[in-house]
Amino acid sequence: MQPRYIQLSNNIKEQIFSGIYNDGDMLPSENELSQLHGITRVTVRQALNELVKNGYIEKRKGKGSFVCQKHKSLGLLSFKGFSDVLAHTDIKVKTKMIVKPELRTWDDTFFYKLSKAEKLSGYIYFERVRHADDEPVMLEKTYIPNLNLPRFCSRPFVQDSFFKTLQQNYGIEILNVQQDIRAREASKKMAVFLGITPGKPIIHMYRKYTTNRNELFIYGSLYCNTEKYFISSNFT
Amino acid sequence: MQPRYIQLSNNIKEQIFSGIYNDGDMLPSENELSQLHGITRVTVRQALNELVKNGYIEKRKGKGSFVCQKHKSLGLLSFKGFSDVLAHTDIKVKTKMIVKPELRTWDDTFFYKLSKAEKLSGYIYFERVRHADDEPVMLEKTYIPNLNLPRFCSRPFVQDSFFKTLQQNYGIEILNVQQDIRAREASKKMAVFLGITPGKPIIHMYRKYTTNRNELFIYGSLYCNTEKYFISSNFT
DNA sequence: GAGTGGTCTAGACCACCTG
DNA sequence: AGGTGGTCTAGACCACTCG
Repeated sequence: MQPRYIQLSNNIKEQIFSGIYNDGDMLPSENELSQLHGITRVTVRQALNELVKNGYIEKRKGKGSFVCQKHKSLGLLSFKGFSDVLAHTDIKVKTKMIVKPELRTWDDTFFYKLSKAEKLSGYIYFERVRHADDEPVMLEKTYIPNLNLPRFCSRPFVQDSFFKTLQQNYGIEILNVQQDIRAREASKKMAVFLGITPGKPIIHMYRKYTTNRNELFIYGSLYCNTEKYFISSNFT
Repeated sequence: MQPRYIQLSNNIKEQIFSGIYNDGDMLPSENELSQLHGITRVTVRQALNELVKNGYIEKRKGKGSFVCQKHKSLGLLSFKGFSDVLAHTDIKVKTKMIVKPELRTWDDTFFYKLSKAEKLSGYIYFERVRHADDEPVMLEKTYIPNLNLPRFCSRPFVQDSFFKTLQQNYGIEILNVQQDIRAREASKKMAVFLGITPGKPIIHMYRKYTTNRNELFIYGSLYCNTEKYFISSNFT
């Protein structure tokens, strides 16, 4: 049995996912929520604070609590043109699946250390290319140990988002990301994918995501073309 | 007048800074703190949660609250500075001040947009090179708008750490970091500083730190040699 | 002035940890 | 068994926002 504030927090989270509350909408006030669910306002506040912490809502004193869909999403990188490092211009980002999710077995060389359970389970692999204003900017390889993720390969992604799929279909949240970054020269293969000259500098990063599910980590390997765009990220 | 939970939180924070509580020490229990300060346990918990959020302490159910100044795996490392990022490895990190803190006036080209107040104030500039196992790996340029930071240029850093200096001497905490990253070829000057061949890939990143002081941002420009070391960061 | 979130009190019971 | 943090109740007053 989960504590009531977690229940309420999940409850509201689902309502946000399902579209009952949209970006910018105001939630019922804390007093209303406490009456609705028959719990104290203190507990309601605890639930709302969870949502704030995870970036689902935003509170404004004297006004209310508002849904902010843009959650300070961990792991999501955005791109910015050099000319406007400062301004938040709208670059259109598209994602193209290059290799659809499929089950594979680990080979001996992997960039992070794996547990026995992970090694035995094999992994779900997929590969995507991101485009910013129709230019390829990033190749992302994802590795998910195949631990209790039924139908992952056969079902489509939720709103084309890997993280939303994890959240909504499996209740998996990303808690933490370890990131190991280096600059390197583009290999011929990467140069083709990213539309640049071989030997030019690209960014290569390894990532290890910690999840709320015990023993489940997700791994990524990302190659970025930064000739025209910065990779931008926000840490809070 | 600040709320009591902030007062208590600051109070404990100072005790950690001043060495009354050291890394790993247990704080008085919540009941003791509430009696000591004549406030409710709810309020004490609120204060402690602030400290947890900012990575000063760690709570263990059934045991107590413990000081963790050396944030092990706990978040926010990415903007705690280079030495913290690598703190849990065996790599020895040294920092060398290349240009000591000095007052400068902005020129026209700066990578982030500045407010009028920032432009008028000028900035404190300093430049450091980081070494990992005696090899240069990063050149960091720091720009701080000169807004009410008395004696910054004349006083030495606290424990050689810029961020600790901000916290302890000025009560400034970093709330958020925006990071804009690209890979590029090393210029001749950078190649010399970083001990590599000109033209080899290096990482260049711009950073904008948001602080708890209204209108105060801190800016950085970092050049990294990643031939032998990854840049590692953890974020939560 | 009515509604909102922010702070705070004075209790209570629970699960967890240790001696 | 006794102490610790985790959860929760049923109230209260405040500062802020908006009509």
